[in-house]
Amino acid sequence: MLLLIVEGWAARYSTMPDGSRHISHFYLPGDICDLGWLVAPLARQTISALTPIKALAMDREVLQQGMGEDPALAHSVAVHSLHQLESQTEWMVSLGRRSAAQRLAQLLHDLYRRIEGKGRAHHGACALPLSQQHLADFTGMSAVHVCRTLRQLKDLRLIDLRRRQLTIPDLSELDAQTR
Amino acid sequence: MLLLIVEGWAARYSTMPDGSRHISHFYLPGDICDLGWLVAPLARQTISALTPIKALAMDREVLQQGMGEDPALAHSVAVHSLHQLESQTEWMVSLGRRSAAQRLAQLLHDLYRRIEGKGRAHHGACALPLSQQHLADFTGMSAVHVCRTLRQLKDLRLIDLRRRQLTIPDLSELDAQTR
DNA sequence: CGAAATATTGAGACCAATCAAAAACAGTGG
DNA sequence: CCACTGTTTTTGATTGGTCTCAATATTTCG
Repeated sequence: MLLLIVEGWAARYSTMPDGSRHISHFYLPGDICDLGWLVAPLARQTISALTPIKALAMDREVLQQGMGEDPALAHSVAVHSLHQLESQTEWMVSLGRRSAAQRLAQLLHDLYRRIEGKGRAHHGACALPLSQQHLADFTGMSAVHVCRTLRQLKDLRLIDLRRRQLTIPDLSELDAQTR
Repeated sequence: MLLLIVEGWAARYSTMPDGSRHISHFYLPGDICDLGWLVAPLARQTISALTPIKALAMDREVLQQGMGEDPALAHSVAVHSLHQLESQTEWMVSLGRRSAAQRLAQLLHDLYRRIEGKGRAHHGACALPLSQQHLADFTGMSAVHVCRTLRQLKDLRLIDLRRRQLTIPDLSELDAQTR
């Protein structure tokens, strides 16, 4: 079953043998979770809601069949996947070669841009329903180090993050931190 | 221009401001490099040959147009991209949460399986035209640490790697190391 | 054979993990 | 409104994995 998220957040993650987690994708309202299941019906990863969720369900096999018949659908799935590949590639680079502070700045920047694109940000501020543990599980850090690194970014006035509210005074300045 | 590699290896990588690199994909004979250019014509990453290369060139715009007209083509691009997404996701997890030894074991295992799939491996052995620096640039390690970690794997008789020749006595045992 | 690239080894430094405890916060029922 | 509970955040101290630097050995190749 594929879901089109209408309201709320979800995450796709792997659980390691020692119990720790790695989140590989956050799903926001408007996102479809998860097209990967079209080709890998035996999911190796878990998707679970981070907040209460409203979503529209689609039958996997219907979409699978449609992709074989409707050129426009197959085309849009292809374009969508290629874009996501580009974005994931960028994250492979970050996880491999960038510092903790850069990864955290990049994640907050990315998320803000996605939220903004959905019209849910105003005046540099938006709701961010993630705990520091969630940020850690995506960026490959410990929750403790996320806390410390977040403090650096706050002290530099690059971000403000309190009570699940993210404010970014200057988006381009935060972006500059990620390089 | 897209290339279908006939002979030789290539890599797609990013260069960081400090001059270090991160390789996000290795291209083997039979691979197409790079479909990502269909949607992101302004490449942010570089692709370069690791060995002398023989390849077939395709015009990007021809394929782009074909994808809009030929359902089968769009479909196969979609399926191919979705599979690659799954594989990249697995690498995000590794770069974020697995140890250097696990990542190295995983890379060698992955590469061996791909080479084997192309009929270029025999009796657990295959040619691997990569330097330790290349392995380091993919796994997010330093070349020095690749050397030390490779030694561990060799001492455990999980692999043998000399003169660009990789031998894996027991594939499943190596795979077990990656978890 | 000589030169360049690659691999190996050792010592020391550093970033980030872990452990542990306290403080702040959010949600619950009285 | 408050006490109670569980979760999340913050802080400090310590440990550990991996990096960097530097020197030497080995391999590759013209």
